[in-house]
Amino acid sequence: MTKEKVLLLDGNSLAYRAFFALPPLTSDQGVHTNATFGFTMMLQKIVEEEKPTKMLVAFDAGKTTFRHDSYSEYKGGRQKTPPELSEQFPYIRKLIDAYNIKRYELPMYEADDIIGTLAKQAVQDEMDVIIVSGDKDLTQLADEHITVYVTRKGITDIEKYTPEHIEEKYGLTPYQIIDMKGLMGDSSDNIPGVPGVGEKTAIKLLKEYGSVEALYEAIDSMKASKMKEKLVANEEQAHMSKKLATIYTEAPIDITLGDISYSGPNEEELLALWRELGFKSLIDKSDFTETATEQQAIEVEIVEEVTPHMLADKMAVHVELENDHYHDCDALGMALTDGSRTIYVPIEHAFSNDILKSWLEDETKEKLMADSKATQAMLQRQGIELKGVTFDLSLAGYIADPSISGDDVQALAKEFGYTDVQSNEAIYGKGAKWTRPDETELADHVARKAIAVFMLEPVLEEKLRENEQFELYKNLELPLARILGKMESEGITVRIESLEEMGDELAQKLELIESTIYELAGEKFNINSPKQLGVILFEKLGLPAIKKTKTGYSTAADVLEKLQSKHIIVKHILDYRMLAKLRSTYIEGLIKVVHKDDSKVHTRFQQALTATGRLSSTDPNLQNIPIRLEEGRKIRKAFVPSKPEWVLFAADYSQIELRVLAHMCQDEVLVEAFREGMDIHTRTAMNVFGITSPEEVTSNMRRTAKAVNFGIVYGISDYGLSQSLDITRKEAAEFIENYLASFPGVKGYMDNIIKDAKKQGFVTTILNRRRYLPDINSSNFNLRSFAERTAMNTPIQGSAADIIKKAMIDIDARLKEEGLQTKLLLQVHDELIFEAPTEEVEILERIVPEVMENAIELIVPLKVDFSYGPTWYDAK
DNA sequence: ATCTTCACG
DNA sequence: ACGTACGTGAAGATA
Repeated sequence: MTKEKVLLLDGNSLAYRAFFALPPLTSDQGVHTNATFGFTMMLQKIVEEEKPTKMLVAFDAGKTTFRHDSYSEYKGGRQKTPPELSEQFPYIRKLIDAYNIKRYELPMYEADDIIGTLAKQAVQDEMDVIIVSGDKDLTQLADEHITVYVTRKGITDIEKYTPEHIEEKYGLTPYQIIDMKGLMGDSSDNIPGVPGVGEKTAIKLLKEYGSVEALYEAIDSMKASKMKEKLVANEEQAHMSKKLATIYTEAPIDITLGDISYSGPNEEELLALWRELGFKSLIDKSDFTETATEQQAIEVEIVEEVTPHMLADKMAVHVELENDHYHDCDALGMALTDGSRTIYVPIEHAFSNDILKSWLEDETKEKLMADSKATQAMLQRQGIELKGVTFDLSLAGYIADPSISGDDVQALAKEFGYTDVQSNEAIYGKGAKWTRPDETELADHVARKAIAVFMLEPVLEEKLRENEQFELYKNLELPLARILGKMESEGITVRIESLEEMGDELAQKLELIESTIYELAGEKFNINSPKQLGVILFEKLGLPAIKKTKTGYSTAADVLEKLQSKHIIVKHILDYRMLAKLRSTYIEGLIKVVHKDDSKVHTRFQQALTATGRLSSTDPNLQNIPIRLEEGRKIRKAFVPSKPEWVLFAADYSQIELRVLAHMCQDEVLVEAFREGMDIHTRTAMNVFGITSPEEVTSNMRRTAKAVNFGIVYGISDYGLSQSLDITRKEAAEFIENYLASFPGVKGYMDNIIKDAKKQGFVTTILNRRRYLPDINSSNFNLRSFAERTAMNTPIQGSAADIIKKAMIDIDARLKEEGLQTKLLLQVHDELIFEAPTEEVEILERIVPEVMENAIELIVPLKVDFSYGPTWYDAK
């Protein structure tokens, strides 16, 4: 049993805070919603972060309280609650109910008293308590087990009052907060205090005397002063003020801690309320378990024998898979629809049917699919060569908007207005709870997906044509899917023995380093734990902590590198990290995913994932195999051709991103540099450092210039450059200034692209790929700056992706045309890796660079380098 | 599940 | 004053 965590919220003060912190918002029905929205945001955040087991929201019951008996002016002179806020309280109550959070109010008592009473009870029962409020009154309750969270500017930004924090801030104990109020009063509650005594004086007095009572006991010995006179004259008022400010912790509440257990919201009720109030952003972000929604009935025939008349010239086909690992999972069933008739074929009949097989292999029969690459790969394993795919929903959706996540047909369909399909989660359940439904339910689900695909084809086609992206989708991404599918299915051979050998060597080295580290540290600990490592380095060994993370000290490589001179243990830790990474990710990780039957790894290239248009690679990721350091680079020796006497042939674009930049900005200096085949970093150094001849550029200047070029591609910022070069921000800013002054075309381009993005809300690449930037006009500096850098980077990175994708299509056609056995296996952003019979190398040396360099014509030349060898390591 | 770290372009 | 370089995926620790 984990420890109980009790969250007590001050409903009124939080509602007030939210109301005044947010601009006026209204729902479609015209109800004000800002306080409700702020309250929701706060609840979401606090529940997420604290994961409480008990929760209660306390409200003030009414105007009069027991405090009015002793002081009728208590809380007098307050502004009336604005009606725009009053009308929101019923919604806030509904909201709390939808969260299944207990709320409570008690006549004659304030929310503070309810909270105080419950907090004390909880502490007695050894629970941890967090109190959340919009004002500081409750901080007096802070102790070892009670933390008081007070919202500051805004509603989700929180200041945490522990006794230590209060000590630090005021030099007082939590209980002395009451004495402080007794002396200084509180204008918002109309507590008088001692006139003329403010926060400063009150703190000074309490530091000297300890409490109001002690102060008055010793008042005779205080030397005569104006202040003393005031204190004496208002003694009774001071005592009364203190009493008013004291939270009563024995209120006669009739709820107990047992009544306030919290185990999560009523998701349906909450969603309904959010819809009513128009909290769209929250609905979109919510990851509530999807429950089956009412759907229009569909007609599906379950058929065991597919006959020719069931198959039309154009059909949506959906092969339902167990999960997304389509290279080694099972298929569950197949549905086909022509828009009027829908059939479902149980999987045991789907792959063995010759009529269906030849239809799938018939180029002239149009197939519309949700994910054609996955389907192609699955059918490939069944000996079926899929042809004639004319629509791919995931790709069409991705081109329309790359931020749309595309692994669930339901989510994708919903995005384009089609809702008659269930989410996988609703049908199968999530994670460990995954179950296979009965055949009828499965048939219905799979059929709905096929129907969705069929219905959405014209919608997406129109959308893409409207945005002038149909060409990109149809003639680039769709054919590429087929090529990627072939690459994945082909796979690349990995010599497990080589990996194991390297693993043994690594194990020995690691053991040695490990014991050295323990010796230097004086104890054993888990070197892989940043937390434990932080304690050793920054506490035990006393090294200076340069950077912090959310959770503690940063021990990242750039930090450790700066500490290398301070203690020899640091070097060993860096070595350990590097080798441990190699072993876990690249030796053990890779061995795990090698297929036993063919000794190959079959990665999956995600074609509808990145924001920029690049591919990504998973299970395993073959786009981040080590190369920069020799120790890691050796991993590449395990990647070999699938046949003896073959080689791996690698071709990569040189400086493709900077060439793309030159093309797009048409900066004269940059364009000329590439046309004349200059070393671009040297050229940049000349300009940045004001040097006229390349010979005068030192290697250090070139290194700096290279970093500046990276910065330009990433969306320049002085801070980023200063980090990468370990120089001051001012120096970095100077480099940037020099750069932009000498490449005015680049500056103009960058300014323009941001201006366009702000106007249109998106940026585009050479082939008209789009990325929307919703934050480009945000009032939040960070969000906006990020969007601006993205606006600069995406057209460059994305256009480079366009180019290599086009090259892949061209090379695939060319290899076929030339009748070569060479196979394209991998793409690593700016390089292509093939396996080839030795006798074809000569041809490849000629055609691969030619095709790649001419994939898309730019105003500067594209340049391709290549090499080959018996392993990937040797293809350098 | 989330954070931190580190591998690549 | 704000606090980041752009784009990814995987592993291990920790909650």
